[in-house]
Formats: sequence, C-alpha cells, structure tokens
Amino acid sequence: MAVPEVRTLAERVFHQLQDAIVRGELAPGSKITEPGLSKTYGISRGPLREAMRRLEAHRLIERVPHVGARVVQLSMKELLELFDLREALESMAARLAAEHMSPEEVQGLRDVLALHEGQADLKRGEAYYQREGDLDFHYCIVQGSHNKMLMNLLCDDLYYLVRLYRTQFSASGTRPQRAFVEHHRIVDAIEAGDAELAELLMRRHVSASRANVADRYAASLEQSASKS
Amino acid sequence: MAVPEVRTLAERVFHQLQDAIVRGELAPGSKITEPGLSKTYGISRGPLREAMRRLEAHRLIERVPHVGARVVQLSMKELLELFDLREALESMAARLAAEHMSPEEVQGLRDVLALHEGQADLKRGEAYYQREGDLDFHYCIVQGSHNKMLMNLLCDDLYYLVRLYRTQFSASGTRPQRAFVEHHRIVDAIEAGDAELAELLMRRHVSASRANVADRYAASLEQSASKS
DNA sequence: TACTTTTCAATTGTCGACAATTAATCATGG
DNA sequence: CCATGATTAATTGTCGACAATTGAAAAGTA
Repeated sequence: MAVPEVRTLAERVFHQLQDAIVRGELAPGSKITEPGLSKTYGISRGPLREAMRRLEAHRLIERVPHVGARVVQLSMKELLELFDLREALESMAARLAAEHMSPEEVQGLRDVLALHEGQADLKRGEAYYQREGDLDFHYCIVQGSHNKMLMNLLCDDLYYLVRLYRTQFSASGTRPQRAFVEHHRIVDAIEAGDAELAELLMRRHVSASRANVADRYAASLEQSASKS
Repeated sequence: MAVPEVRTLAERVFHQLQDAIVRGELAPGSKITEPGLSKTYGISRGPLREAMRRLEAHRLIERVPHVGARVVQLSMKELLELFDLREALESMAARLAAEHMSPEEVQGLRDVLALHEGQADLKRGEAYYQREGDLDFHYCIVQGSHNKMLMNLLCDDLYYLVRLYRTQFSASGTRPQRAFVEHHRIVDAIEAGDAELAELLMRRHVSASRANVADRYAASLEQSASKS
C-alpha cells in the first residue's frame, strides 16, 4: 500500500492518531486533551490542533467548543445507518466499476481475492485477516468506479469508521465463506460488464453484512441480559 | 433557518468564508493566502488556519502543503459525479423519508412547496429563488430520513458544493415547472408511505436535473465554439 | 540569446506565552 | 446532610514571533 509522503508534523501526527484510534488504542468515547497528546507525540499544540481538526473532519473524533474532544462512539443505530450508506454508495460503485474498469484492474481484483483466499485457508476462523481483506476488496471496487467524488467519500471518510468497528462485530459463523462467494460473483458481473447485476449483488452483499452485524448485536444483548 | 451559535473566532470566520465562497465572492480557482485573509477578517493566523481546515474538510478549498490553498474548482466531470452521488443518496433519503416521516414533517414539506410556488409566481423566470427553494426542499427530505449519517453527508458536505455551482448552471426552459411537479409527486409518495415509489421518483428527479446541467454545459460549449 | 545557478522575498509551518472559558472543588448557609 | 454559590485549577482559544520551504526574480555562463 502506498504510504502517503508526510511533509508536515501535523500530517504525521494525524496519521499516527488515526491509526491509534482505528486500532483501538484510543478507546471510543475516551476523552483526549491537547496538552496530553502534545506531550505524548512531542509536538506543540499548533500542529496537534490541525491534526485533530482533520480527525474531526473524518468523523473519528468529536469536538465541543471550549469543552474538549473525545473519540467517536457510534451507537448501534448509527452503525447500521453507516451500513445503509455503504449499501447505497457501494452498489453505485459496483455499477460504475462494471462500466469503467479496465481488464488490468479486473485482474488486480482477482489477485486481491486470491491473496485473500490463501490467507483464509491459512488462518481459518481468524476473522481479523478476513475483514481486512474484505475491506481491501471493497476499496478496489470503489477505485474501479473512476468516480473521484465517490472515492473521496468512501475511502477517506466512511471506511475509517468501518475499520473502527470491524473487530467488534466482525463476521461470524458461515458468513466469511458466504462473503467469499459473493465477492467472486460480484467480480464475475464486473468482468462481464453487467452493471445492473453488479449493482444488485453488491447491494445484497452489504445488506447481508449489515444483517450479520445486527444479529451479533442482538445476540450480545441477550447474553448480557441472561447474565444479570 | 436556525443560525448556529458561534462560540469561537475560528467558527465565525469559517462561516464567513463559506458564505463568501458559495456566493462567488471568492472565485473558484482563486488562490487565498493566510496573511491576506488574516488582515481582511481582522484575526490572527491561528483561528484562520482552523477555519481553512474546516473549509478543506467540506471540500470548498484545496490545500497543498508548503504551497497554499485555493478555492475549489469543479470540472464538469466532477460536477456530474456530484449529481451521481446525489442520485444514490437522495433516492435513499426519499425512501427512508417515506418510511419515517411524521405527519407534521410532511405538512412542513407541503409548506415549503407552497412558499416555493408563491415565490415562483411572483418572480417567474428568476432562477435564483427557484434553485434556493429547490435546495430547501431536498434539505427537508434528507432531514425526514432520520438518518444522522446521511444528514451529515448531504447537508454538511455535498450541498455546499451544489450551492456553489447552483447559479452557474441553474435550471432553464421548462425545467423549473417540471421540477415543481416532480416535487409534488415525491411528497405524495412520501405521504402515502410508498417508499419504493418515493425512491424511484427522487432518483428520476435528480437524474433529470443532472441531464439539464449537462445540456446547458454542452450548449455553452457550442456557443463559445461558434464565437471563435 | 537561451539556459543554468543563485539569491531573495513571500508564504507556510511551528512554537511558546497569554487570555478566556469551563468544570470541579471547597466553603458556606439552610 | 444537602444544596447553593464562590474559588481555583485545568483546558481550550488566541496571538505574535521565528524557522523552514517554496517559487520566482536576478545574475552569471555558454
């Protein structure tokens, strides 16, 4: 993956903080203070504030004037809303990808799937790799849409939020295997240039993913209820 | 319209600059410098840079490290991409609105249309009010979706870009009248709770709007070609 | 004259200090 | 003992100055 050249301190700290949040080192909902981070990362508050502004723009932290900032914490309602957005946007991306992707790009997609499958064989049951690979797949399709606005929206804004909650509600049971199959069907449709089918399959794929998350959440609620 | 309370200098200047850009006072593509704006608005570069970061987040300006910032300038390709995004997102909003809007909210929508129609009678032919009213209408429906993520995306990010190019390629010919009718049909579908129809009508509505912009652009190209 | 190199002015990036606001602590009175 | 109000410590907002980088103008050479 091409690491973007970092030309300023603010930019470097932005990426460091982004990583820390997505990896869960900074827990969702936890408060972050400027003097604290300033000392942690060894920079003054100026560039730190710029980094925080960018995090706010990407919706990874929330700021209140004169009060402070805290790491974003999505409710289940909001997490499901996020999936609804993905359904609308990624199905559109799949349609555009089917219309505009070059043969080379399609081959790249197949490579991602192959790599992905190899990892799944190696680490069957470990959801972590599966989910990262899943996101790579979706990332490629968005790129294939050749729609700059859509790429910005999904890759720069929404996917970081998705990654944040990836570990918490990752796919379970037979879902990973089924997701594999769905991925292949989607690539088939794109390769065939069948825009309508690609759109439909992607819509169903994201919708199934959403349902899986909702089910796991409901299950976790029942479990915690039976304990008390 | 509820003006958000401004609690900091950076926030105030952010709104002032946002207005200046959307109203066209700062031309698309024009370069903006920190010392310049700092003197214009009578604040130091600290809060000004925060305001500029927020403008960048909303995609109203573009910054390059160590070089500077300039007001965003969409190519026709990007402008049409923006309409594609709206088509996907607003059709989704219309579907959700049909499912979740309360009778009071629907009445509010009707009020907007009535006000809108009165203005159109008063100022027939003046596209400015028409387009502002149009955006109000779309704004209301997004609110009616009750999807916070969707509201943020459309109202905070995309609509400012739409407003930027509203004057340049506003509806023409019989388009405003037809847009009126389409608006009413959409509200009818929402009031009837017909989510599928509302989604379809909104998709067509935005698509027609997009086609109108593309036509006007093609026409302006022909005109400038015949001149030279 | 055309091209390269050097210099320099302007702009952006960074820092530390001070002012304004907030939230928690503590004292006071009921 | 609880509630209310003042005090204070901590955090955020703002400012001006200095350092680093860039792009262009100026000087020098083939």
